[in-house]
Amino acid sequence: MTTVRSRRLEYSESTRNALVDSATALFTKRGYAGTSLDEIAKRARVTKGALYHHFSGKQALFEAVFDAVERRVHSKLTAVTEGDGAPWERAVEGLRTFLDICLEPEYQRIVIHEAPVVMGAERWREAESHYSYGVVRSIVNDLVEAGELIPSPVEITSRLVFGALSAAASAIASSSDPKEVSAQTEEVITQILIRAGASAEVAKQPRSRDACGRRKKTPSAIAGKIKNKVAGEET
Amino acid sequence: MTTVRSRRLEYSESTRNALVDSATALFTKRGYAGTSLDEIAKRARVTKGALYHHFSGKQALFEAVFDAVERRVHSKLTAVTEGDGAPWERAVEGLRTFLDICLEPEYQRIVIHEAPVVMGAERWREAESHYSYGVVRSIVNDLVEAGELIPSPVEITSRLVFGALSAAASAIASSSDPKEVSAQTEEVITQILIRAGASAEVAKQPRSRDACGRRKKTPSAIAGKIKNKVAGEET
DNA sequence: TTTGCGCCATACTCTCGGTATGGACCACCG
DNA sequence: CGGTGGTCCATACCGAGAGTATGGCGCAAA
Repeated sequence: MTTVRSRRLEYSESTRNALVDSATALFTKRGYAGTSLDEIAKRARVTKGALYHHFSGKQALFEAVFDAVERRVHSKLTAVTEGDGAPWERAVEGLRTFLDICLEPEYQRIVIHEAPVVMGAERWREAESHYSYGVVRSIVNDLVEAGELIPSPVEITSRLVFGALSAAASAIASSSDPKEVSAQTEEVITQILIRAGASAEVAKQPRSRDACGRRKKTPSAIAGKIKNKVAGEET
Repeated sequence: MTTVRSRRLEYSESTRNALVDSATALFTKRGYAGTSLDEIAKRARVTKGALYHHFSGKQALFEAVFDAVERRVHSKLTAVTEGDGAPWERAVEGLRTFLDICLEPEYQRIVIHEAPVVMGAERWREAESHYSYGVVRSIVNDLVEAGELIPSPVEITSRLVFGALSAAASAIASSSDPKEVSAQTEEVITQILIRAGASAEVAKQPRSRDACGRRKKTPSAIAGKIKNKVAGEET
């Protein structure tokens, strides 16, 4: 069924991509409500007719943009977090990567800020669970299972972490010295995680409801390593 | 202040309030983009003319709504957090209150979700620093000053906490069992804070030893050996 | 009374998302 | 090879809704 891709199809896909790229740029710069479809089409050097041929409406175009951004980010993230290293190391690496990603205006504005409003909070959460939030969740899950984090409801903990990261991202992006604030944020979060994990190895009685926590090895050595790394980054 | 309030002025203020109330309800139910000015005016039993007399536009009306909601919430919060109790108690009380507030659809949708998009993330952060975020920040500050939290950049820590709370709020509101999720969230956050505070105790003399404390006055000094890991930390 | 101004309604303009229509181009079939 | 259908896209139009222009009504000061 794979005949040589028809030239016509190639053209079509090309204009579709042009539209997505154009929309991505404009949505990032002026927001969803602030950009008109004519603008988007013009920047892609087509007309609204082409736009409405490829997408059912403005909303659908936005979701295509959202998906494009998310897929790119997701592959960047998983490239780091899906290695075979220790959970704790992958977590810290993932944290650093995510904070980097949050410095990108596209992700910041489209995924974090506009998407929940444009797509609705419900759809947004649903979509996010397959992308960035999903990664955070699986990392938290790994940490808990490895006994490096206190056993707590994974879903809730993940939401908290993700929310904290998103807010931090926002603050970082609008800061006068993003690099510095980003580094400090990384440190604070790491410290908190170290402490949240530290007591997982100390004698602790399982919590009331879901006490399935089995602890295997301690994060102490890793924690020390992290500490040194952080201390070395002081400016 | 010498003359009695003219009846005319009273009427004027009344219609203004009617407009704000109407807008609050509709923005909450259908969102900013989803509600028309005619609708708002109609619900307030006036016309767009009145609306544009009192507000310069849709945006300005939204900000009036935002302010109204924030002021109400703020007074609720400060009533709890500005007592003269111990910082830790006030923090926990404030946490509980805030999570309650986040269950209110008005706050959820208008302040947390729509405002950053409608007002712009920049203006939103600026406004928030006088309201809920300001309260969080001052609480964190108090905790650090009282030595009940590890000394860390207050601004960053506050951002993280506030972001976590906001995200939790969102999850809670859309959960099938808000009360339950809210309670679990409260517990997880408290646990994290306890552990984040634990190592702060090593620098001073702990007041009450309480290793598995759930809702106690002070965070327990849990870690014996954590101290070693974090000893080399900067201010 | 007159003048002026705060308060608000009515009637409009204009931008913009969405639709309807048609035309250029290619593939396929008889 | 002409017809036929289908993809891809442009042009022209429609309606909703944000914002504007204008004027009328009532109260208060001059």
